[in-house]
Amino acid sequence: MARTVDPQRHEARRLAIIDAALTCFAVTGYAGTSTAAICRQAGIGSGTFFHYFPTKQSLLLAILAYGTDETRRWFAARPDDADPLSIVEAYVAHAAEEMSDPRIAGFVRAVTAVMGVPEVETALALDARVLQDGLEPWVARAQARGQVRADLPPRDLTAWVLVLLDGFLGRLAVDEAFTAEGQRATLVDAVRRLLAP
Amino acid sequence: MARTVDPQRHEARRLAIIDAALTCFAVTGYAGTSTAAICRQAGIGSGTFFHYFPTKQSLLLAILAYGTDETRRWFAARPDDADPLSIVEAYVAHAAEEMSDPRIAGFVRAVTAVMGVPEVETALALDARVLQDGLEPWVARAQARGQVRADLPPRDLTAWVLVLLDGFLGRLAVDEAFTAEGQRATLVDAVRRLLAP
DNA sequence: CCTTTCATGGAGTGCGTGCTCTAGTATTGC
DNA sequence: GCAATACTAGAGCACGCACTCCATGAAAGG
Repeated sequence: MARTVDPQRHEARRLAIIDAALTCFAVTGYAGTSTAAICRQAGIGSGTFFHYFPTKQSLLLAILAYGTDETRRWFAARPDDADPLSIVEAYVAHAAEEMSDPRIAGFVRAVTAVMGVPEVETALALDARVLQDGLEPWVARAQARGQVRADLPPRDLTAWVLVLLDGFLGRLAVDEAFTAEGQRATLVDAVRRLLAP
Repeated sequence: MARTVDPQRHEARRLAIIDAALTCFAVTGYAGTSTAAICRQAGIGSGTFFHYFPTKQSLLLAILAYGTDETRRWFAARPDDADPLSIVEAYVAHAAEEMSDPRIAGFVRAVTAVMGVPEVETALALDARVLQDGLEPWVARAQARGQVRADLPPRDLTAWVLVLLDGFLGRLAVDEAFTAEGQRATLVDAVRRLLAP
């Protein structure tokens, strides 16, 4: 008998489709992108598409899960004894760098507006949770060391750092003169001002 | 012959449809909302809908134009000799208050993700422009008086105030514990920290 | 009264969509 | 080489959508 085809090849194809979808979603949004458009972008037939992903929605969820995992990995890689405030600032800089890729920025913007679909909403909530849970301990430690203000709980301070990141992303989309490269330094400065004791 | 119908009644109907659409768009997004759903919400038939708006897109543009006008009016109503920094902070507080209405928040989120449609993008760009042009003079005056930092041009400082507002809106959507009422004061404080000399 | 115009609902239409089916081709194990 | 399975393409399908058409009602001149 024959058998389980090369899993590497399988995974590579999956990633190629994900990559094509990312490009399409970033430009025309989730609902505005047809599976046919993704197939065209990826250079495959629709049969192939649905061989790798049972539905269009499952593809979106796969991308979201990928991003969530990446966030998890980023925080898992931080050494426990690092300087807390540096980690917070490093994450902000890291996120800003990712947003330099307009595909990422466009995708995030497109996806956070897929509303009323429970599976997507829980995936987004999970992503937000992982981010909050990854960042908050460092904020708390920084607070314990007196590096950041103490008039708000770590939970709120963390949320406000994410406010800056969310807003940064939004401005990139709507303001031509506002570029990730040009404003990255100001972003880190803004975080410092926000957290300063 | 008969005649030009009562324009008041006409306008009222239009506003009722706009109101229904706002509700629907806020919950399920633009693409996720069918004209049938808007008709159901407004309690009208589809014939009536297309009697008032030629297309679904034109309805969206009408809502956007309405919001842009409101922003224009808000700034037009500020007296020229007012304290500049107070005006900036007042606008921030005003915007935060509007976002207390979850329909507004949801609508804005839904609409900024309608991508790849030129008419919508230009309408959004106009809205952003009106906001920037309304706010920037006050920031500039505040800077001239030494009320705000001078290491960045007024244009950038204004953009960063809008970053905070955009981010505030985004957090409201994704973070259950982050409420407009609870965080409004922190928002104004964040603006002060951002602009402080 | 009658006539003209706007207002309204809802059945109907054509099209684009996500997805399925099937038939053919590569790739694997023996 | 052969059989069995995975992979691939694309024609086709059912459905939901934005939008149209038409019949009817209501209000305002004359």
